[in-house]
Amino acid sequence: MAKAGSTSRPTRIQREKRRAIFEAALDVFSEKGLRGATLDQIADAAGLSKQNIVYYFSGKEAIYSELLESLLEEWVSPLRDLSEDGEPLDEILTYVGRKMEMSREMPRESRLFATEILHGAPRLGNMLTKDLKSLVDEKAAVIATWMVEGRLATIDPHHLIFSIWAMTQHYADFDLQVQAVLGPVRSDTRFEDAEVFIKHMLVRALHP
Amino acid sequence: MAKAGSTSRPTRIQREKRRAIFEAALDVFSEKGLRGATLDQIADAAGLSKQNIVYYFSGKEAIYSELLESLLEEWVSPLRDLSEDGEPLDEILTYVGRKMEMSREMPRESRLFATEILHGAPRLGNMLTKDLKSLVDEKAAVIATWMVEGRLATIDPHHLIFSIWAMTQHYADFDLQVQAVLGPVRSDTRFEDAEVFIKHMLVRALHP
DNA sequence: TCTTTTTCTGACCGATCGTGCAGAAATACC
DNA sequence: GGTATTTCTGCACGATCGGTCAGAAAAAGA
Repeated sequence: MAKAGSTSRPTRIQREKRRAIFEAALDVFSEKGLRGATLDQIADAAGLSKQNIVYYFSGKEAIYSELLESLLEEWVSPLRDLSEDGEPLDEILTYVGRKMEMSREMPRESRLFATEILHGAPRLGNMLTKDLKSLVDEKAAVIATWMVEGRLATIDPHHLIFSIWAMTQHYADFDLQVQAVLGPVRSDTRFEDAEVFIKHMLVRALHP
Repeated sequence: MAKAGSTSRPTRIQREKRRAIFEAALDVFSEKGLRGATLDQIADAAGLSKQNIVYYFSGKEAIYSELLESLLEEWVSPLRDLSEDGEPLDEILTYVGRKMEMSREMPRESRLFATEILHGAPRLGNMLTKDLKSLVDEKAAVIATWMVEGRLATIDPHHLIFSIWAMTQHYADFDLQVQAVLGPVRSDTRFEDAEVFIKHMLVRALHP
């Protein structure tokens, strides 16, 4: 009779099934959005019945919220790892590399966050104005320090970070458009080409 | 008895009501997406009844499709206006300026296209692989010519265009995140700051 | 093995939504 | 004013979807 989501230690089955539901939900939500996705679609993708889904989560919105929550930490980890101790240009290019890697390897996650923010991010809310703002402010300060030390050209660090987000995530979120425009031939190497391009541009922009 | 959408010349009322529906639909669709939006919401926003909406359009999807269609031409016009006869850097910076203006003045349209492409663009389809690809290829060729003439630094023109799309549209599509990170003070000037930043970066990247 | 707990399913409900349609109301036309 | 056409509404149907619940089935514990 005990609820599946209680505070006690989860059983093996609970861990496996919840993981399967998250995986299926990531598939469906990233493709159709929260409102476009149905519990049946998630259930099908997870190989479970709709009622069984509800047994493990209290509802569709709960799956969506918990999924977002569970992905957040990894999603911002590349920026978190940008270290003030490294060589400035190396650090920034490494950051770009990791963001491009995520666009290539985790496009579903990228689209999930993109859709959420695009539609008002009611479920992130304070995450943006508190945690994310703090992190960006902190790293922007590091970059600003490098600039006053003459180790980088002086540009706006916040907008630098925004432009890196924009350019790298573009290749995940709008991959369909990128492929359509590049055509079948060139789209094979689109991620490598994009990474080279972005890094090249940043090198020229940031060289003191 | 004649259908509202017949081939004959539309009446004044038809023009006004269809325009009102488009305006309302742009509001609702850009905020909630196709599946998240309801006919009632559109009807409310337009000041009409749901049944009256259906009188002017054959259904929800029809409104959405025709709305996208009606916005497409204006949406790509900044790129179309990039002229091979102008000064290379001026042309590109003007293009960036117009794209930023659109992010500032037409965020709903930007979000509408973003959501559509993000979710597979089933309604754009050939528009991307035919019309848009042709346009981008054409302008990329112009830029490439400038580069071989030594009037611009040599970088990949396609990815240059992608990066301009990404950086400029970012400030419309993810404005919520931008404002959250910048905070109330700095977000007042976010569009001007962004435009200065992007142009500055492109000048350094493109200077031969 | 017997009992207890966890896991799963079938049947179903209420709400929402897109849509069709007959006819009323308003407008345009002569 | 009278007729024809356009515009609009009331009513309601069918489908979809999220969620409930009792109880069956399976697993765990004794």
